[in-house]
Amino acid sequence: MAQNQQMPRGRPRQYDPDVALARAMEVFWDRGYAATSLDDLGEAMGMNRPSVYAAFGDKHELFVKALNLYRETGHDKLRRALAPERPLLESVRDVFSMLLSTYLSGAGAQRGCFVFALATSEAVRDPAIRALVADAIGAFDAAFEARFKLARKRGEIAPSADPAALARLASGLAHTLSVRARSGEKRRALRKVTDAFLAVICAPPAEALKVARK
Amino acid sequence: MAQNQQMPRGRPRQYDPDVALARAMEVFWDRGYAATSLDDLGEAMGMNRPSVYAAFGDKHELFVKALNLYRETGHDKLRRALAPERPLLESVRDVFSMLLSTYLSGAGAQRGCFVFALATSEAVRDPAIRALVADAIGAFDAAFEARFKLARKRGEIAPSADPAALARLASGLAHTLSVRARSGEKRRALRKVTDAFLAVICAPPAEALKVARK
DNA sequence: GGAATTTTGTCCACAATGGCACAAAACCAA
DNA sequence: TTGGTTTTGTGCCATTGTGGACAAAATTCC
Repeated sequence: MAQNQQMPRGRPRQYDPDVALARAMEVFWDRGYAATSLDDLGEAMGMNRPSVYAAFGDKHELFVKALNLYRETGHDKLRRALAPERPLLESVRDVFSMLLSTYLSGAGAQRGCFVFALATSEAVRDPAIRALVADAIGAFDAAFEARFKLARKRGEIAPSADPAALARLASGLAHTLSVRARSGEKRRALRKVTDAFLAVICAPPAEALKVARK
Repeated sequence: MAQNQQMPRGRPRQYDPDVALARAMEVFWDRGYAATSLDDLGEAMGMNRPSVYAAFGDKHELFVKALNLYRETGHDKLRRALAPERPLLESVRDVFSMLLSTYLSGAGAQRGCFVFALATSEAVRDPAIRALVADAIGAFDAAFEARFKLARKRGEIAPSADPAALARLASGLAHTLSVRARSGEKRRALRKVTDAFLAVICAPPAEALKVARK
């Protein structure tokens, strides 16, 4: 059997580090940092505590790693959806359709966004997490702003539109969806919120007037 | 010395229940539910644990009471700011100016909104809290929607404007401000976000076109 | 002044948690 | 087969957290 890499010397691991980290992320996502115990994590990850500790460091380090995993996968999805070759409306619709699925996912109740809803809670007392959260929010803003700049150049939106302002509206939609999802609002209600925002955000130039009315 | 009410029989309290509850709210606001210990609470409230327990019940009950205190004071402020006799633009500006001060307040770092940022974290695993959070969010939506309906009737906004959609944008602004404040964004940046939203939300009918552009 | 009543503060029990030591187990290489 | 290496799993410990018992203290009512 071909090995990607030289099989390491000692006893082989019984867990897949990527899977284990993804599981840890799920648990933190449900319960928050402080309310999650190492036993909870170990159980979900299929590892016992010393293994967790050896593989990912202490609880705080593990949380940071889970947060980074979420950030990276989220950012990848965002970039793919906003790819310049796709039409603006389709792109933006896709982004929020994906976000909605993510925010509503979870075995128990709806979880919202790991970064916007949970990491922000820790951010106040933890500078390292705060920096990561601020960076994630900034990346979201920047990705949208870049796409709206392109859209303006292409005439997908009015020439006088302000890409930075539109990007803030788009990020704001993500934030409000996260808050509302976590409070238990149903998909139908969240769709209405999305529609209200998208009517403003993605108004084609010819219909600029309708925007403020419809 | 005149007593408002017949002095109760036993040993008099050494704390003011209202003050103590407000202090508890502050501590929860900073640290979140799980990360706050009864010792933290007792110290901040100037009471020892048995007194806390006797006065407010267990930790969960105390959190619910703090949450309700926040909800009520917040809702009072909102209603006063949105009073029908005041002009729309002034009202809405006031609301978000007040919210900003609240979200940026706190001895240490910026705390965002107790309901939108913290209680939502607990909401997933706690149906009682979830119901309170959902109610608070709904009250916010409803207050704005009522005011926008009135504004439409009065011609403060376009006759074809959708009060429900505008209310969702307004609530969305509150949510995004909370998320961003907690992540450490500076007042200046938060003002920019507010401006981007308000240009859309409070566009007077004559300037409906500018809205989507400016 | 004395009894009744309520709060206060010290102290305690019990469980859960985070973190780690240490030996057994499972594998590779020689 | 033997030795080296890494993971696993049991078990332990110090700390912290929640919740409460109980006697002392402070006040009103009689």
